[in-house]
This record gives sequence, C-alpha cells and structure tokens, in this order.
Amino acid sequence: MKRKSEAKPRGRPPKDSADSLTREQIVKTALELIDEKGLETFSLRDAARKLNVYPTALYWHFAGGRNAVLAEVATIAFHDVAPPFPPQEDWRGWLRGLLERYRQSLQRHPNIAPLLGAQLVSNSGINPLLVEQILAALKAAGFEAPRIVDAYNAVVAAMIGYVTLELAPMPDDDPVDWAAELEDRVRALPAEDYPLLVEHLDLLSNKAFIVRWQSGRVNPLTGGFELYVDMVIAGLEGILSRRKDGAAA
Amino acid sequence: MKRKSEAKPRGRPPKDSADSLTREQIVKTALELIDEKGLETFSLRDAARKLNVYPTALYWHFAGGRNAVLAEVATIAFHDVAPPFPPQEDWRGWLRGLLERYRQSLQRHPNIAPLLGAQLVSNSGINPLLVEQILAALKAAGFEAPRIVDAYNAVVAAMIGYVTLELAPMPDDDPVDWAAELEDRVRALPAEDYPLLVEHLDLLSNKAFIVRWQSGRVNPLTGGFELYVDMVIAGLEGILSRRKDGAAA
DNA sequence: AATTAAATTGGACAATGTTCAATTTCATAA
DNA sequence: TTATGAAATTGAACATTGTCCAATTTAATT
Repeated sequence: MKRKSEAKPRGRPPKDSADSLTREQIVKTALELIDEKGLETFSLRDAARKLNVYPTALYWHFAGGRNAVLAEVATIAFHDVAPPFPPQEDWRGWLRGLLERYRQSLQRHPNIAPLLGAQLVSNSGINPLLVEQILAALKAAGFEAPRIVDAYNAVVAAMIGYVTLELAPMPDDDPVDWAAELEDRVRALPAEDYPLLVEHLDLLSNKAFIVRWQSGRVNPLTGGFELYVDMVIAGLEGILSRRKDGAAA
Repeated sequence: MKRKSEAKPRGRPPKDSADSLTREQIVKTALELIDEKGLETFSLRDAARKLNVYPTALYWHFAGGRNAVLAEVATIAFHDVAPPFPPQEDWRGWLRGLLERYRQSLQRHPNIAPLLGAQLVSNSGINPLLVEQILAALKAAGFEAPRIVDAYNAVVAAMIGYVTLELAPMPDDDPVDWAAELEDRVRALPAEDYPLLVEHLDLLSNKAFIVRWQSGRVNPLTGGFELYVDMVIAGLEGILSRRKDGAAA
C-alpha cells in the first residue's frame, strides 16, 4: 500500500498542485459527509482528513470555524428554491411551488434540517432574492405595508417550519431501542384517557408528529404537508378577504 | 475558604445525605444552565460540577447520556401547554390559545428552541395528552378520519414552526461582528435588483426572518405571529368549507 | 531583488462525552 | 443476624473535537 502523499512540504502549496484548497471544495465535502453520516457526527477533522489536509488549513478559508462552514453548507443546499415571481402570475400557484420546492431541496439533504430553522444559519444562509420574490408575490396577492411584513414572516415560517419538523433526525446512538421503547409506550396508552388517540392509532402511527419513531426521510408526511400548504394559502386568502370587508375578527 | 466537601466517600451516599441525586435535580440544573449560557455551551460536566457530583454519576440516572437529559429538559419546559379541550368550546379559540401558550412557554426558555422541531426530542418530549386534545379540537371543527391526521400534522407543525424560527439563537462566538457584517450586507443591497426589499427595508430590518441580526428574544416578531395564527385558523376554516361544497380546487 | 501576503503544515491544549472498574450503602431475604 | 444483590456513587482513563499559535513555504507586489 502506498502513501497518499509522502510528507507534504510545509508552506503554501505550488499553484498547479492538486492540493490547493478552495472554499467550494470544503463546503462540498462537508455536505457529503453530513449526507452520509449525519450532522451530529460531522467534524471539521473528518472533513480535513477527506480533503487530505490538516484541520487547521480549514481555518484559513473559514475564519469562523465549524459554524461558518455549516452556514455555507446550508446556503448551497438551497441555491435554487427561489425562482423569480413573474408579474401576472397567480400568487397562489407560485407560493405553492415555493413551498414544494423548498421541501424537495431539503429532502435531498435531510441531515441539514437541524441547521435551518433552529440555527444561526437561517439568516446568513438564505439569499436575499428569496425575500424579494416572496414580497413580490404577497404584494400581488394584495398585501401592503406595513402588514406585508407580517405576512412575509408567516410565509417564511410556513416554508421552513413543516419540513424542519418532518425531517428531524432520530437519535444517532441506538435508534432501534429508542424506537421500540417509544412504540411500546404509545401502544400502551389507555383508551379511557386517550380515546381519540387510541381510536386513530393505526392512522397516526409513524404518520403523525409526536406519534412516530421514524424520521420523515423514511416515512414522509406528505398528506399533512399538502393540507398544510392548502391551509397556508387558504389562510392568506381569508385574511385578505376579511380585510376588504373591514371586519376585525 | 473552605472546601465544599472534603473527599467524598466513594460508594453510594447515605440516604439522608443532601448529596443524593435525583433525575429531577439533574434536569432542573441542566435547564438552568441552558437558560444562562445557551445550549451549545451546555455540557454534562458543567451540570455535574454545579451538582457537586462526578460527571459519570449522571449516567446512572440517564443511561442515554447527554441526549437523554436534553430530551427530558425539553419535556418539562412544556408541561402545561395542553389544557383539556372542553366539549362545546369553540375550536378556534382553543387552538389560538394553544399556539399562544406554546409560544409563551418557549419564550420562558428560549435557549431550548433548537431542541424542539429540529431534534430527536420533538417526539419523546411532548406528552400524549397534547395529541389527544388537538385531535378533539379538530374533530369538533369537523375533521374526520383519515383527513384528521393531515390536519393534525399541519397544526403541530404550525405550533412548533414559527416559534422555533423566531427564537433561533444567534452564533455564540462573536455576535457583534457577525451582526454588523450581516447588517452591512443587507444595507448594501442594490435597489434595482431588490426593489421591494429596499423599499421596505426599515420595516423589515430586525423584524423579519432572514433580514435580521437579533434573536426573537430581543426582538419578538409578534405581528407576524398573530397573522400566522389567524392564517392557520382561517386556513382550516377554508379547507373545511371547501370540503362541504365538494369542490376539489 | 526585497518585501508582503497567501496558504499551508505541525504542535499543542483544554474540553467534552463516554466507558469501565472499584467502592460503598441500602434493601431484601434466609 | 447475616448474606446477597441491587442502587448509587467516585475515580481513572480514552478517544475526539474545536481551536489557537508558531513555523514554513510559495505566490504576488513593489
């Protein structure tokens, strides 16, 4: 077996050398590692090993260290979710498409789900074009300042919320025991105290939040998502029409 | 200065000793530490120090280690969010109350936000009574099997989604530089490419997802939340009425 | 040609989560 | 009363990790 590179020289590598590192390479292999082994077990040192580089080399490209790398990882996974909102397009269709595309993007890299809503990344991670397009769609729908900001927040939360929950990871340790224990606990619930839960247990098991022991990668909660999207759009419509009538509640 | 306890004996502590450890104590001090210093910097060893106990002692009470402790931490923070749904009560009012209570609970312990939607905990962490009550409310609203499961998923996602995003933590490292840089980047956006964003910049800055550099603890996005709740309820109403008409969409 | 910046290796450190053995006290049963 | 096992802890040790800092080498600039 031959060594990969016998005692690399110490300083800056020659320009033509294949070892020259770029931010893109780092982010790419980081995402690959996260896709393979999950976010919790991802480490900078692993990424460095895979890149055949010392861990500290990464700090030159990402002064912020681990978090900075993760921030950019989250960014590249969503580079194509925000298509332009063309004037005269139906805002309902566009919004539905946005939510669906966002879900599809995350389904491609489900392990980064914990980075999104819940982490620092939610800000720096997403490009401002998305903001602009959402505002355009909401304006077309009939929202005006200052209320359009509230509607915008509701839409963004809706876009990120469901899928973050749906694709949340199971515990990495011993998922088998954990799942079995949780399933047992659910199946042991007394019908007197939880009549509806027990009545619909077959429908709920592994197909409903809280009542599940498999991730959404394995068991997508698609029906709920579709109703969720309908709910968002119908809800915005309701708010708009109510506004026109001038009613308060 | 006197030592806290000079060389504690090795084995099981005498029963009356104040050093006897309980699961509740562990979870309580863990939550306190998280409230003070945040989730990322929380460590089992810190908790053990605060409890004046060896780190390994915690493993006896929580075989699952760190994750198991965090799971229970998330549980106790939400012990009172699910009041019974009394028959004949208006489902709208109850649902609104649920979402608001959930938000208030999380506002009391905002640092655990990352544990909720995005982590393993979302399952084991919440008690089954919540499930039952949500189902009851949705049944009262008019949902039936199997569609009620989809509605349930939409409601749970709505309940957790917004606040998880709203209270997401800023980076722990150097929040000042990070915030300044992000703010500069936003203020530098050209009006030609981002007309609406720039037009509403004052309204959006630090009051809208993505376009902010302060956490929701400092800057609550309350207006958006209220519209969000309205949207959810109006959306469910819309779905129900559409269903009655038999229209498909 | 000299100087400065870019980009890396290499060493080191403090923390952390966790495993395992040793030890002591409590509860129970013979 | 005494023996036996379970309960509950101390104590040592290990592999990893993130990150800082110095040394070194090549590329770019003056």
